[in-house]
Amino acid sequence: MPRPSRESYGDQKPAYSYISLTAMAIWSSPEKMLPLADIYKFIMDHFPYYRKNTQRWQNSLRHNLSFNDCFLKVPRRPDRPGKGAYWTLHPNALSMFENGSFLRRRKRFKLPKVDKEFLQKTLGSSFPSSSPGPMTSITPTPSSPTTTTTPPATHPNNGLSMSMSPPIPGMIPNSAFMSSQFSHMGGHHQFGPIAFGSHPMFLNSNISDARLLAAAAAAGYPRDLYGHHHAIHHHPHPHQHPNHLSNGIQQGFHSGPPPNIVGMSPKDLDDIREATRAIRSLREQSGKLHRIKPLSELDLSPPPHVLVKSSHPHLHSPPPAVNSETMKVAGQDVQPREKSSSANSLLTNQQRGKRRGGNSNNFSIENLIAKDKDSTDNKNIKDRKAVISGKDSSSGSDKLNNNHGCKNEKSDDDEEDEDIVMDDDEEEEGRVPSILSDSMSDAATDDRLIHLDNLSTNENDNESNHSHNSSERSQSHSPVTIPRKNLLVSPSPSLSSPRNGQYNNNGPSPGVVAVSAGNLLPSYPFYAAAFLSAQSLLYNQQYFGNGTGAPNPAQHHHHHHHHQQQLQLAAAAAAAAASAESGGGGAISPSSGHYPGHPGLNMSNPAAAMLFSGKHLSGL
DNA sequence: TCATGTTTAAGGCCAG
DNA sequence: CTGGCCTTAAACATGA
Ligand SMILES: [Mg+2]
Repeated sequence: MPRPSRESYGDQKPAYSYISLTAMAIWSSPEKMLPLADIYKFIMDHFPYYRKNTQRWQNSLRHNLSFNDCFLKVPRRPDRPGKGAYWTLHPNALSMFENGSFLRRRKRFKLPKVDKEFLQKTLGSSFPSSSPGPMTSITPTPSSPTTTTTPPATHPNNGLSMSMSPPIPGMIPNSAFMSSQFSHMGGHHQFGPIAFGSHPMFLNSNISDARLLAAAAAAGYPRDLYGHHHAIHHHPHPHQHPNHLSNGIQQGFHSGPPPNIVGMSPKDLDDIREATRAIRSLREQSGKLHRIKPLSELDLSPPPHVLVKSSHPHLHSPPPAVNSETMKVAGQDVQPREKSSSANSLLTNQQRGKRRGGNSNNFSIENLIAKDKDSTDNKNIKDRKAVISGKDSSSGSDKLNNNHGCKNEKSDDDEEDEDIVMDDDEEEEGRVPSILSDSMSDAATDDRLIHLDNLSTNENDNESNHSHNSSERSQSHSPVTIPRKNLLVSPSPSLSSPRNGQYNNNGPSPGVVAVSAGNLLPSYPFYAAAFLSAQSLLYNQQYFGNGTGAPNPAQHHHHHHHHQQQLQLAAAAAAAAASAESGGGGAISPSSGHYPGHPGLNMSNPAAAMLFSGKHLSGL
């Protein structure tokens, strides 16, 4: 059995919360998304502790996936049938790991005034600019050749404003150092007649991609894709009619030539390609803004996905026993759950804040884990004794307060709007801690990409309402709440849940979370990005696109309906991804390791991978 | 029946 | 003491 070593926790319970473990697994995967079973596997492979009592922790893990908004479910690509869906991280959740460690969530940091002033000066007036601001300068994406990226607004239906928002330029001011909590400042949904351009969600983002993609998907693109035939997944629902789904969204069927594998006509494909080009240029530009470090500073350790596969060197022999917890764990108990496992438990918030890692050059999970372990070891030892000796204290995992869970991101964040994501301090490796350390632009860029707005559909959304005693805090300002459940559902006043803030009057619902295209990092999996942004747009349109500016009445659909929509979106996203893969700009080719938009960049080269991944991935 | 998801409850800790 | 977080337990639902 594995024994604890610098690199591993052996049988001891690792100091990571389920959220951390899951994020690690997801983020270290090649596509930044994994099916449930693979998440399990990752955890078990890396942490022997979890090879036991699987039912127990897996149940918890599943709970976390569903419950926390930072985890998003992305349906499988039609061309890759399989068991469940893929799970990925909400783009905004990435910032939680900025400090390079999954150990604990950074504590809430308030932007020190000093920094604030600095920002003011540096960014000038634009800093707090609440309004959408300039963004005017359009920078036609270079990459898109003649075929201009500004596609003809051809798309049917969407009353989407066709103006392409500038890729990067104008955005900096606004969200540069602002966390998502600020982004809403620009205003509230004033959707006019479907003027998505004005929707806060797209305030600073380049919606061209999502717009087209979503338009395509919403229009019922791959229309007959899943109907009876189609090998893909069968789908025996005789009753379901493939075409019945577009709820009100225009059915832009292009009947024409036989659908290709993805069920699209040539025209459809052209449109998708167009969208793809836009997406590509967006990504390229985003990528350029990333801080590029000299190779010399990079570590050549293999990329995560490689490591993951490797055997686990560090698991070896037995441990020091101890584990009082182990024993306890075995005995299931309900309440006083096992003992703490330690590790976690022993960190104080302070320590948590200290995690560092910044852009560590160690682009490997093993290294990360080792680092984290080091940081907590000492402490644990001591505490462990205490624990053993008598008290138990921690529960389950104890104290990890990590919380990356963006559950309903609300309250916490705001509080004052001043918090931003930075870590407090400390740096090891001499690096300056916060994002401020990097060049302004970098930081700005990164931050922007990560944070941007979440769509906060007005505070009236589901959850907030029922504030009950406790939850009342939902803030007045900072409407940055991501609707827990999809926008289709109405906020019926149900009142259930109390203390856990677990409300949900939506009934069984497909957790659709708003995701702004602008939040999708260049390194974000293309397919997932396409799907999420399209889905978000689609729901948004369904909810607000009535021209009145007011939300549409809730629509409750049979879950089958939702399922069909998912399939459509998945197909559209897959088509875009496929196009991107072949045309350039999008996903990394699994086979060649090349990133289409970056010819010279071969992702199989760890340094390249690191480079391209950008600092947000520094952790992993 | 098993795997995958969703949710509601409830107990423990910790910072404030 | 309390609100926010993290775990666990469990009831349920759905599809393979
Ligand atoms: Mg979720």
